[in-house]
Amino acid sequence: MTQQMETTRRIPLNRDRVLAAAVVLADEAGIESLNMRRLAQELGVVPMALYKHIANKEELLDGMVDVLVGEIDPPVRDAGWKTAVRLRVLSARRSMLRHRWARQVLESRINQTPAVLEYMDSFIGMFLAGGFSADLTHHVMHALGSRMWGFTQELFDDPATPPPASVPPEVQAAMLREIAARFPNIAAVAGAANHDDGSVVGQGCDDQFEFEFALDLLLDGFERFHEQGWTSERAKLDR
Amino acid sequence: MTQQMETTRRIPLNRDRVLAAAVVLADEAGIESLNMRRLAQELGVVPMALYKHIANKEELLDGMVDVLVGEIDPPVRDAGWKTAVRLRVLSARRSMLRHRWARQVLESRINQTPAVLEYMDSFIGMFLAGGFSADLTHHVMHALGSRMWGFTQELFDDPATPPPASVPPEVQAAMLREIAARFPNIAAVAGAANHDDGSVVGQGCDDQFEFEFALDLLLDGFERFHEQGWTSERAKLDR
DNA sequence: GCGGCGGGTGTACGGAGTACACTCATTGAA
DNA sequence: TTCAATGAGTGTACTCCGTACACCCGCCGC
Repeated sequence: MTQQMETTRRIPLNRDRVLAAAVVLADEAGIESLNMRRLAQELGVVPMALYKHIANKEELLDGMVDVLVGEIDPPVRDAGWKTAVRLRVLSARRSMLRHRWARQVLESRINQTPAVLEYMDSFIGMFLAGGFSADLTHHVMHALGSRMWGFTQELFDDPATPPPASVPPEVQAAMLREIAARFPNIAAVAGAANHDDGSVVGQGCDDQFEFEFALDLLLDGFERFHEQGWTSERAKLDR
Repeated sequence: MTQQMETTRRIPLNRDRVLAAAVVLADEAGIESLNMRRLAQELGVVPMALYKHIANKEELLDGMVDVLVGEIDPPVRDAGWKTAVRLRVLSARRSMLRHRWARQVLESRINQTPAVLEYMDSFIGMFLAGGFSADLTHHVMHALGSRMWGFTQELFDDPATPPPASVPPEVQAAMLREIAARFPNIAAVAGAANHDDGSVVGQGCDDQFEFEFALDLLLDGFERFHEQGWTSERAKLDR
């Protein structure tokens, strides 16, 4: 009886369930709350049980990245390289936005898993299929950098630490004015983003617009180079 | 006597010495070797002594970033925004290359220190002084992203883990051929970088060239926008 | 001379990752 | 039918971190 209860109750762990639980945990509690004990607890299991399915925490993180990469749409067919690249990057971006830990984890990875290499390979394929030389494609990929994953480092943004609720709003305002006075240029461009003033450091600028602004600027640059038959040889001679 | 020896020997610790030692340690042993015990040992002191000079490890890292920012050249005068920005970014890049931990630490920072804000402020100032609108400057700064610090995320590169010396070179070669077969596009663009074949994944492409390629592409784009009086209002209407 | 204070010390705690030896249920071969 | 091998889950314990907290001691102004 007890046996039966147990056998019916216990869905055996496996690598996929571990990864899925890790993703959910990181999504919901933040990547900093993802530790082996907590994850095990979430799965109703003792920490060391996890190690029967993954070698160590690094591999767990690698696996989580693979889950994420799996969510990115494949390249659209018959659309020209520019559209294909653009749409794919924006699809990647949607994945990244669903999983806020993605940027940090992706940047910390040291060895690329096959799934990641697969993504990069097919990404590169879009340029080659569009007639780009391997040479140009190479430099183009470098120029894209992490934008191929749909993210950039946010320099100002990110709620970060919303000032502890204890700080009265008038003091906050005073601090902001103080900052604005010390860093007038920052204040000026921050003000350009949201005319309703107030927040000085980013906050409330349209990240999606920023992202597409830079992406399109890059893609247009790539297009121009492609059309004029740019090669790195020539570029190096021109210097 | 012993007293005298001690007083002459002990140069009292202070925040600057702690930070300097931390920078040296991170430079030489890698950021992952920088921990409070090791740093204290390096300074001939007990770990808790450090906490008399810095509040916690986060603040230590902040301080290290400040040291680094202090190494970046100020903007050149009388040169036009494009040259000024370009030179400054390349100066920043030289700092980053001297301190390999910089990228990781800078990206992990959550609150900007005054020194960092100062740098950003003066950076923004270069565009504004060049006649850029606050609006355009804002988007331009986003587009630059971490390139304002002189780095990008290296997607393939970085020696990472040079395969353990134990693996015989012929096996390595076989593995590379295997990878090249599975990821032909990656192989193609990697091949474009170094025709002497062999290394498939980056390794041996000219990072400095890649960096300047993308930087100039961006700067040219900024210039074009600036000349044609780009505004985000209009851009949003055009979509 | 003395009391306070600031920089250095010692001890110890809690949270992380994980090595290692174990228990126990399942399963395929004898 | 038995029994050994396997593989999943357990328990304990170790190491490495950051750092809280109580302490100690030498200098400096009164």
